[in-house]
Amino acid sequence: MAAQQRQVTLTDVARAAGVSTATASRAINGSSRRVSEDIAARVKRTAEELGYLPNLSAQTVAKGASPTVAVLLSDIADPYFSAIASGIMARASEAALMVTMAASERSGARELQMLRTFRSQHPRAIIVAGSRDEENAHSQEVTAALRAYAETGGRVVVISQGPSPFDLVDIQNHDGARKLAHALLDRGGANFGVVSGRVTLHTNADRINGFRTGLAERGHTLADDAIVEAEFTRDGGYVGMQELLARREDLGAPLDTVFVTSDMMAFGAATAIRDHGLSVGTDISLAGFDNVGLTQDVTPAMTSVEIPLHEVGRSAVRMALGSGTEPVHLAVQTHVVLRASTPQR
Amino acid sequence: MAAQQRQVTLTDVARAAGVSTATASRAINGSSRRVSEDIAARVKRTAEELGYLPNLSAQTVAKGASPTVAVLLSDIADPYFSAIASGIMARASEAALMVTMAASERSGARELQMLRTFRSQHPRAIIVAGSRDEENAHSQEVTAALRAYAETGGRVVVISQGPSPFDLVDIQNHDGARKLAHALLDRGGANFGVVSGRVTLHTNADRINGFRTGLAERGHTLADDAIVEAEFTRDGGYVGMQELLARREDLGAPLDTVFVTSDMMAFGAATAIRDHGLSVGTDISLAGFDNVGLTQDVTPAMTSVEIPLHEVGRSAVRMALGSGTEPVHLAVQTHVVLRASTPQR
DNA sequence: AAGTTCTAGGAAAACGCTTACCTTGTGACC
DNA sequence: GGTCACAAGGTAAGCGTTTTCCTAGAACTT
Repeated sequence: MAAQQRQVTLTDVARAAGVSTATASRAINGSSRRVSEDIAARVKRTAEELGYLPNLSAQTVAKGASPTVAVLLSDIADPYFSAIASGIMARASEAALMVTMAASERSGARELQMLRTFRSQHPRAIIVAGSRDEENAHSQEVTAALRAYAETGGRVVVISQGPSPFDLVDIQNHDGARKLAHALLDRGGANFGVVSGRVTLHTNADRINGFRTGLAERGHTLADDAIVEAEFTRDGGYVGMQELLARREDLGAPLDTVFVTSDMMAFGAATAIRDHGLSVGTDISLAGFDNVGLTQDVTPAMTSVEIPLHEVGRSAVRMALGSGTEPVHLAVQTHVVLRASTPQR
Repeated sequence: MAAQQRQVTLTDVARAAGVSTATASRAINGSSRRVSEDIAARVKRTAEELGYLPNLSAQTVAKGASPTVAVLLSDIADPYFSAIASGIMARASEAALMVTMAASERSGARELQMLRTFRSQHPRAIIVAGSRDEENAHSQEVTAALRAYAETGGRVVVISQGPSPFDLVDIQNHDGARKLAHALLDRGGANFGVVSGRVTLHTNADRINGFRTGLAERGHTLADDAIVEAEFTRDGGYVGMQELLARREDLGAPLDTVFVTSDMMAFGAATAIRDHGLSVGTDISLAGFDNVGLTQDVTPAMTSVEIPLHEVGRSAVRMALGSGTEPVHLAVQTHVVLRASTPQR
């Protein structure tokens, strides 16, 4: 490997072009001040020849803010978050912003830690994706950290969690679940069960409540013991469904339709149903939430509630770029996509 | 919103604690030089009280390198990449490194652009995930940019693409596909077809060649017109399979087993088979590659070749942290996971 | 032609940190 | 008791930028 080379600095370019660093800076990296055509051209050419690349950190120190948005999410391997991340990265790239990302793995302590690191970076904005968890011991401190960041001039955009003192991309979980309930009733569902991730997560609570509301509007009820709580993962869905099937006999009427609060869980739940010797659709109708790409590829294709996740990510960046002083709340509509897993019965 | 506040700097802390900035720096952010217990404690306490957070950019400028790894990948919404990213982020977090990430969306021009931005950042390492595409017009320039970066002291880690002048996490695609061929022969497959993403992508080429090699080792051949090339996406899999089914009659013998070069494509392919009125498993055995989480949840569960993607991501960071001068190549083994989509026939 | 306003370049301070170098005080050694 | 080594603090230079002044000349006014 070749001997280590020093990076080309603006000073090098300036000297080579025979101008001051001030002029070089203005010519290359832009400024309100203008530079005469010929000099600017000469400087740019010299920069090109020398292979100059601006030092982002130095720029950040000098300017006081870096062209970066920081993204905090629970788990990038989850398609829900990776779809959002994809939108964020796409929009950020258009706005010439870098993206730095970290996963909290749903640990409050880690969340706090990453937020500290983010703040050290002085990003233009911090985007927090992932439902606030009421049981999270660090929830207070997280909010405090975000507020402190906002007070030093940063923007905070939160994706998907109830009322918020910050900019908010508000996914209509409640309404989506409510509409899903109507749709399932229309398909002849009569006895409902729910498999949910931990209800201390607002997202899950909203979806359950919305579902219950939807049923209630048509005079149906959801028994408390027809709701099973499990891990908010594919495997959690499997286990939760097993539990629900075990409780099945004890329930007053035979269960015919199950709402699982996320697609990933629903995929696990479907496998549990089959492992139990039953058939998805025929024996038990099954619906998920999020409408991730694979809902249409599983068999039977899974009914779900679509959230335009990519667009949610893009919107978050758009809001991060905003400059208003009042927090903006953007409601993102969701809608039901009926598929074979919930046939007419 | 409160009036904008100035951030607390090291100078503030030093003054408040009654020491010089040199001492404060040594006490808080560590150094080879030691500081007496009591002073260190006082400084730390003061920093805590004032809510001091180090300015990462300033540190980077002063030290010449930032505690960051930059990750360039094709598309974060693809589970293949998000699994890798997840491993990268986990390992990076352990090593107290930030992660900045960008998606090329498979455009060479964009790839080059992001690489420039990355270089501006002076990260400790750049990790490139995603197969090199031979048709990529910018391929040369990309390599040149990476080399230039390496020459200024950065480390480059490449995930999954043949021989490389850089550190390499070498996923054994060829070998995995070869073993898959054996396994499918053992299950009684006799007439094979392949649906692949563009073969100009090394990954696809390796998988096809490995599969062909595996067949050849048992005296079977793969006809050229039994290979269909399509987009390297779920929808590409659907379209590619349609095409293969259309060609089916023209093929000498009745197709009984199809290898699709990625799971995502295979999911699409399965739907195409069903839409064509055939059944996956019974009529046509189907196998994918990557073993993404959902292979076990589709029906029938999909045979695939496992790549420990999370571990791949972790390894990439581990190598990025290395300091050797010679490029390291790490071979990552793959192995076949047989499921119901390829029953004994 | 004298005065005024622009214009475009340069010098140097500033951003927040690290670190090479200097200084002083302490204890070890003989 | 004098020399030395060393430890632990401070001073100030430096990292690569941007930006605030300053200045000299050009281009207008009248």
